[in-house]
Amino acid sequence: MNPITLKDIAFELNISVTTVSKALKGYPDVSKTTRKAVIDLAKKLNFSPNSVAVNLRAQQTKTIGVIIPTIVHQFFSKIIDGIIEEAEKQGYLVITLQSNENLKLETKQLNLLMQKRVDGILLSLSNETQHCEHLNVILQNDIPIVLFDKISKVINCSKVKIDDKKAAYDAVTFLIQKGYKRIAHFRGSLNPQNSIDRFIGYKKALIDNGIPFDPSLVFLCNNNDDFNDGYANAQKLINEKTNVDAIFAITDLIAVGIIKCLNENKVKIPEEIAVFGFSDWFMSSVITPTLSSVKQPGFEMGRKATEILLEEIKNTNNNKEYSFQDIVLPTSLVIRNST
Amino acid sequence: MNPITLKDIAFELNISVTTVSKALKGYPDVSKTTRKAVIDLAKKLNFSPNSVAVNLRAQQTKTIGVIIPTIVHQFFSKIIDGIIEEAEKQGYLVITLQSNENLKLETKQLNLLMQKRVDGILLSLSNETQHCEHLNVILQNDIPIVLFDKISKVINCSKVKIDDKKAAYDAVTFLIQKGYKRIAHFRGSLNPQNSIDRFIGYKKALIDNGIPFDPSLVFLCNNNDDFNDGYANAQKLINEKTNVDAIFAITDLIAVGIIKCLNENKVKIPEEIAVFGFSDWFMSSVITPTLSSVKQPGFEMGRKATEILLEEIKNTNNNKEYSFQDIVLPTSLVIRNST
DNA sequence: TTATTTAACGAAATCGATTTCGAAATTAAC
DNA sequence: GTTAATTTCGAAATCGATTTCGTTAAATAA
Repeated sequence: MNPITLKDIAFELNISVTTVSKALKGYPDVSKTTRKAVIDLAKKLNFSPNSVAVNLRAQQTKTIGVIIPTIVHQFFSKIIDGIIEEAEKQGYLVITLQSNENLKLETKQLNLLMQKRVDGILLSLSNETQHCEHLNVILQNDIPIVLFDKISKVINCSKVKIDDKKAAYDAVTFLIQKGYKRIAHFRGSLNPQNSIDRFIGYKKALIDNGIPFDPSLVFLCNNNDDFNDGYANAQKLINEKTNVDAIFAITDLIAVGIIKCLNENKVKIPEEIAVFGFSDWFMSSVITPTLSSVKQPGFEMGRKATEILLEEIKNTNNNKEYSFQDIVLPTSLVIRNST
Repeated sequence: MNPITLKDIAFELNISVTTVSKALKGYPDVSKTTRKAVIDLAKKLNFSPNSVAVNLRAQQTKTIGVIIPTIVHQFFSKIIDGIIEEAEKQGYLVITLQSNENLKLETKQLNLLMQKRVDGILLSLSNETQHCEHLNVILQNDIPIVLFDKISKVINCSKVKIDDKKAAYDAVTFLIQKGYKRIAHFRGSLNPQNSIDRFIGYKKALIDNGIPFDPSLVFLCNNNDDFNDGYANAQKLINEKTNVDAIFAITDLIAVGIIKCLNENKVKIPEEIAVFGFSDWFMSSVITPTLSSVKQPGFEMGRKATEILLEEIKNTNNNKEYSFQDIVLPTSLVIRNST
């Protein structure tokens, strides 16, 4: 038995499809008697309107698309959590795609979502993404798009992010106030904005506190979320005997790699070298020593980005003018035993 | 400018919509000249068929739905990763929803997906779910459904899972062979099948090796993935002075809670008490001591479940008969320093 | 030259729900 | 008793792509 349609109900009650539709949608020009008959039968048959047909008519899909670099990542999965919750609350469903930090794939996924006619798109750029020409198609087609976390300044759209510069600045300032003087930075890949901003924040904190910036204390981790990258660079740092007394890492995963390496080399944390992470993953609260980190509001970021996107979708439908929003969510320092 | 339609192209070339559609779909009754004109213009205008209209006509959405208890969970996010990859490879998109381990919400999400007319559903049951009446609607409407990980035996549909009994049996047998004799089990909530099966595997391994089962060594963790539950129960265990020399935990999160507690109480791992986890989360490889665990193939589970689902979707479309599959994916033991 | 293919196109129906517009039928007003 | 207002309903168009079926014109066969 195929799904029930208006036609089935109309046939059963010997009335027109029009009247059935009107009865269900509460139009006033339906008599109480027919209305009741329709509603009762619809309930009995467990009728629910074919959303594909509704979507075609209404020219909207009540669906939004999300593209993130990778879903197996605590921060991003928290964001997805927030997105799904807010979207569902407003009657939207969420299609999730991954870019695997790959521009070509990101472009492909964007096109997929466009073809699927999603009502709006949430996007966190891949690390590989430098230009944003692939977003022009979306903007030209008037599909609202909101960037979150890994944003680009050159695109004219709403954004939800944290202040990476300030967060890094705060973390490094904390280290300095604790008395650490030779603070290394394990930075992320050169391209993405948050890598850059955290690096700038690190540098500024040093200079503002009268500590000269030493480029030899900056270690490059090509993959921002690769434990091994942190581990290998930590080994390099130890071998170089740089007299470093603290490390500010671009992410918790890098920081955990560092801790692992220091532990194995019997370097005492935080007595000999302190470590500061970024993102406050759960694991940071259980490793030894527990890791100080910058807390980022993942769930709230997803929720807020969705809220803005849905607002823009509604405005687009009503042909209303709206101005793009630039939301900066607060971060905080979580101090644990590694500092 | 609204999206390009067949009508636009037809108007521009002064031909019928029919011919445009045929030209693009490679029908033979279109002259080479018109075909080229249509294809060229379509490319120029960046035409892509309105998928909502196509879906309405084809009576399918090329979309599948997934319901998991929670997405902020390393194992489930790996599963989602596998699902998205396999689905996309076959031209399907994925809508993800969460049940928050709540039967009522699970039911709601199932209905949402039905109303959205997804072509099939992947489901991992919530811990609260005991009966499966809420799945009847899906089965009655001939929507293929595949259960994965947290399955129920009473539903007649394909399933992809691991052999929890065997995995637990293997882990506990390993502990016994290592010489541990008083092995406690931190079990999960009473309801879900995997909780039960892991408990049974634990018990069977003891008995098969001539160790009497002692109910007082079974500790109940109401939330299978709550670190604090592991921590609190470990404290209880220490206070009770049970002479336990090893603990088999239902999940890595519980195990990590145990380790944290033992560490704080200066109980040496594994000398005084060994700990064995389940799921092999990344964090298990970085805590101190590193945690032995059962490795579950999350990505492969998601991929395989999707593969089966899409096969069933195709068979349903062709009115073919098919028999449900029951896939058991292999697990393995990852031995680290906690045992 | 006439009959028969073949090539090339388009009208119309379909998928299912919605909504405008007009037409009956009934009631109220005068 | 006639006109005006109100109820109640349904035909038809719409959203956009697809596909069946029929039609015309040209090409080939007889």
